[in-house]
Amino acid sequence: MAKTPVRTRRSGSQLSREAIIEASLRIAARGSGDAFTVRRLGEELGADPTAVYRHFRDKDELLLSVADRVYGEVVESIPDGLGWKDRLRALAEVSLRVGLKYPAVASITASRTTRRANEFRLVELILGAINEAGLDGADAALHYRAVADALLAHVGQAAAYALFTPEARAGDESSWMREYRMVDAERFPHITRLSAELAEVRPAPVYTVQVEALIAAIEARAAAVAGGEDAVV
Amino acid sequence: MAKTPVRTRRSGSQLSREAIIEASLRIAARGSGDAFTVRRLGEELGADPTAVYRHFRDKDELLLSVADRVYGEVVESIPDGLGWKDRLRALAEVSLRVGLKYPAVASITASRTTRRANEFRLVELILGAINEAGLDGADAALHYRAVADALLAHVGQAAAYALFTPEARAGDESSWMREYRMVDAERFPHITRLSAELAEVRPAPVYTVQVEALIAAIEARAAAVAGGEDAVV
DNA sequence: CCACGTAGCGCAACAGTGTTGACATCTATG
DNA sequence: CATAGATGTCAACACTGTTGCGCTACGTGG
Repeated sequence: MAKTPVRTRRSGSQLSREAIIEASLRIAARGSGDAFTVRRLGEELGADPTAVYRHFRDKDELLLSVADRVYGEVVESIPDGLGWKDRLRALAEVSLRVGLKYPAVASITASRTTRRANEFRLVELILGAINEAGLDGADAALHYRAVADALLAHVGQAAAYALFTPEARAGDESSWMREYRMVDAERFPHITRLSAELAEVRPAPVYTVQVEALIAAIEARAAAVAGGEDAVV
Repeated sequence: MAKTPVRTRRSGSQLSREAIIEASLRIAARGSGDAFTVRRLGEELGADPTAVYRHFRDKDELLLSVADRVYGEVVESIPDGLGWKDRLRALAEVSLRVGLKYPAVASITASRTTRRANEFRLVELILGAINEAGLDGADAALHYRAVADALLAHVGQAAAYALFTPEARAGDESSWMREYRMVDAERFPHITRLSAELAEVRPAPVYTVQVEALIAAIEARAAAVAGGEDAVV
């Protein structure tokens, strides 16, 4: 009542799925500052929050659509002309970078399947790399899932971590400095000996270790298959 | 209003952190049926929901305490007398099993650090295995994180998946059967060729591939270090 | 043995979330 | 031009975590 509408109503640019998705991405890109909520989305659009429900059945469908848009940003950032190893490495690097660009989306989508266009492009890309490595059939499907799940999980975890309040994040980080240095040296000799190194581990190398481990596993399996073995792990 | 209290008030057994944690585990073990909410917790305890706040600062602290209890269940299920590889394999298997026993806890805790007693025991266990494999210093810390993050992420993802409503889960599962079989064969040849195999991949072998890949990575790094290389990835 | 201070608990309420149904209004179509 | 359908607004509902206020029963000091 007597609330001046932010946008002169029906002034040309109506709402659309595209506009809503882009507004969602703008909010998600702002990070943990303001959460990705329907009311916040309405504010960003200069419209009533519930107007979104005229274009998406519920927030879940909106989220999957936004996620697929993000997948598009990922797949289009992968350069052409790379060997299968470097293509997987590029995919891993780009996924993490884009995922951290929209943490609110990446953290929720990590354990979902969008079943939309750009997801297909990503699956095709990974399958192509694995096929080029020398795997096919059940082996290819199995190792595709290993790679995809690992990437999604790591990106989702990193995104969720980025969404924490600064206090909670500081608590987690400083724990390696504080609590882990004070443990009983008798019961926890390894922690005691390595407390300094544990505190200094950065996320990027950890990610690299995981990705390289999977690449090596694919290579090893391909060599085994070429050598005559055919028992799937 | 005329709501008969389930428990005669002050009848000997008052609330306690222990009792609240155990009630939380009972609820979490029931799966996606009823969510792990404060009000549901009060109901399970036969007490007012807000009574919980006399024993835990907020739900987050309760959750970390519950998670550490779950960690205890994990670490005590690892048999003694195993070599480092089998110890890591046992840890992976037990983590997933216990995580799926309490999906509501596992899904939220996946990207947290409890900084409590049982977490230390788990860290010490992993560090011990890695040390036995022949890694130390920054290498050990790095590979510890790779293993721990991968396990936590996968268990958390599997738990979150188990928490979905049956409809959403059915949609995800059938997508490999439905949508993925209908994609354009021209644009997505690999998906088309492997759609049957993709639909048949089960989670357990995928997890195995990831775990074995990390074990192999640790072994390879240990061999490289023993051979004279000392550059950390 | 009694008073009292406090810890434990119940109750009502608040702010925030996603979502729905009724109403209004604008657009496009016949 | 009239009407039907799509689109936006508003109020409200059910649910979440959380807090302030009171009451009550316990255990402890005098």
